[in-house]
Parts: sequence; C-alpha cells; structure tokens
Amino acid sequence: MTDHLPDDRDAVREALIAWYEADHREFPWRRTDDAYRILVSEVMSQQTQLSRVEEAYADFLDRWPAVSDLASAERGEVVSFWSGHSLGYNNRAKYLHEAATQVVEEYDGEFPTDPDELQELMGVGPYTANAVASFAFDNGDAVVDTNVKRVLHRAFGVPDDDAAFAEAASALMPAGESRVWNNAIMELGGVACGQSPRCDEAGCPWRRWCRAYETGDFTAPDVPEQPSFEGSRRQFRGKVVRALGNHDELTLDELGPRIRVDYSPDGDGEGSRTWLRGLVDDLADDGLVEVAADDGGATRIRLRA
DNA sequence: TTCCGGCGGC
DNA sequence: GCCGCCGGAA
Repeated sequence: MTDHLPDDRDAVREALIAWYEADHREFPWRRTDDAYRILVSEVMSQQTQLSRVEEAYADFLDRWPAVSDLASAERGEVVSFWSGHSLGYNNRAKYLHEAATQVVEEYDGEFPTDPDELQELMGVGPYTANAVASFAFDNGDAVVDTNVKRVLHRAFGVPDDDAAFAEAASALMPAGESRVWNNAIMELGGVACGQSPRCDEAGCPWRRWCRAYETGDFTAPDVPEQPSFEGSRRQFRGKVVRALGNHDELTLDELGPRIRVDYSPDGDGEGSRTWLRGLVDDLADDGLVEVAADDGGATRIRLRA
C-alpha cells in the first residue's frame, strides 16, 4: 500500500533532510531534548499560534523549570498561568499538571521513552506521545498531522484516508531518525507546502517528484474547495508577479494554480481562466507583464523585461 | 461486560 | 489533538 511513493525513497529522504538542515525556523523547543520541555511545547502548540507559544513557553519554564517543579505546584497556579497567558482550554493546564505528577510518582521523575508508555500520561494521546518520543528520544514513528497529510497527498497522491496516510508516512521515514525527519516534514508543511503552496519561494526539495507541482493540482484534505473571501485582487496581482519571477514564462493554466488553489479554467467567475486573463491584462496595461503569445489556455505570459 | 468507532466539547 | 460519552458489536 506504499505504491504512492517514488522508487528512489532514499533520494526523497535525503533531499528533505538536507533542505531542513540547510535552513529552518529556530524554535526554542527544537534546541532541547528534554522530554518535559518537549511536552510543554506540544501541549501549547495544539491550541495556539507558534508566535504566541514562544513567549508562554519561556515564561512557563522560567516558573517551573523541571517536571518536579510543576508536579509540586498548586494546580490553581498552573491554571491561572494558563489563562494569564491566554492559552485557552484550561483543561490542558490541568492535564499537564497531572501528567507531571504521574511522571514524578509513577516513573520516579524520569519520562518513559516509548510512545506506548507516554500515552499513559494524562492528556497525552497517540499524537503527542509520538511527538515526545521523537523529539526527546529520537524513538518515535512518523508524525501524521494535517501538515504531513497535505504534503503526502499533494506530492505523492496518497489518498485522503487515515490508514493510507499512516502507512505512507511510516514507509517514507528513514528508520530510527524520527527526530530530524518529523521536524523536517513538518517544516516542509509549514513553510513550503502550506494551504497556499510556496514551492519555488521556499525552494521545496521535492519539486522534482511532486505530482502537484507537475500538474498544478494543489488540492489537499484541509484546503477548502471554495476558499471564502480570501484574497483581494491586489493580493492576486502580487502573486502573479512573484510566480513569473520564478519562471521565465507560464501559460495561463500553469499560472492559475500557482495563484490560487481553487483555480479552474472553466467558467468566467472568480478563479476561472477568464478571471485570470482579466488580471493579467490589467497587469499588462500597467506594463508589468506581457502576453507572449495568445492561444487560449496556452496563452503564454512573462514578466516584462 | 468489554471493546470500538463516531461525535461533540474543551 | 485529547477526553468523555454514547450506541452498537462481539
């Protein structure tokens, strides 16, 4: 059932890891292998944008630097810290405190290293257990979250099915390298292959294998079929210019999917070829782009020199 | 009785 | 993403 993956899996693996190691966002929790710290970051990340998490994470660890500190805190203190930092869902603070107590009382202060045991901790389900095992102990399996699903679906056509995603993700991960691998593939989903893809801008390492990059079909499980009022015309004009900056020349139908994920040549409404043509014509009138040859969908557009 | 999948609340 | 609850299956 791993027939979606390319033949040369090692090349795919190496390309991603090299891309990640060359450059990636530096989060404080990526610079530690302390299971307690990893757990705190994971619990916080499940509900808040990463930018807000950074501050709360630092303050939290400042106040309770080790799992034993958290375990001996009053539950009320932890909960009020949580709301004080607008982290929402106060139950999570309760669970985190309870998990710390479990580690101290049932595991003698040492986090278990296996995902199955980690799952015994309050508030820790399959996802979080695997994340902690990976990032703290390099002892996990492939993470499957919405980022990973989106990437696998687009790049290799893995069907929108939980079992298929789990199997493909696991088959692709280099054995015993869950720490770097999970960081890398989630970085890919966050930086290059988000809901609106940035393949060229982010230098996606998988372009040569990527089915979506080839076909222009960037649909994904978490991408709404018809995005609500997402972009202004002005925003789309910017995207056209940026896309043309990365390719000498594009046809309307090659350009479309790079501008908006719901592009479809048909019809004449928002996101249609007609709509895109109007956008391009305006840019041409402004002297920003030029129409190299006019041939319907194969109309070729380039940046004006 | 226990286990599992689905669903809603947090 | 996790928990808790529910109904149906074993």
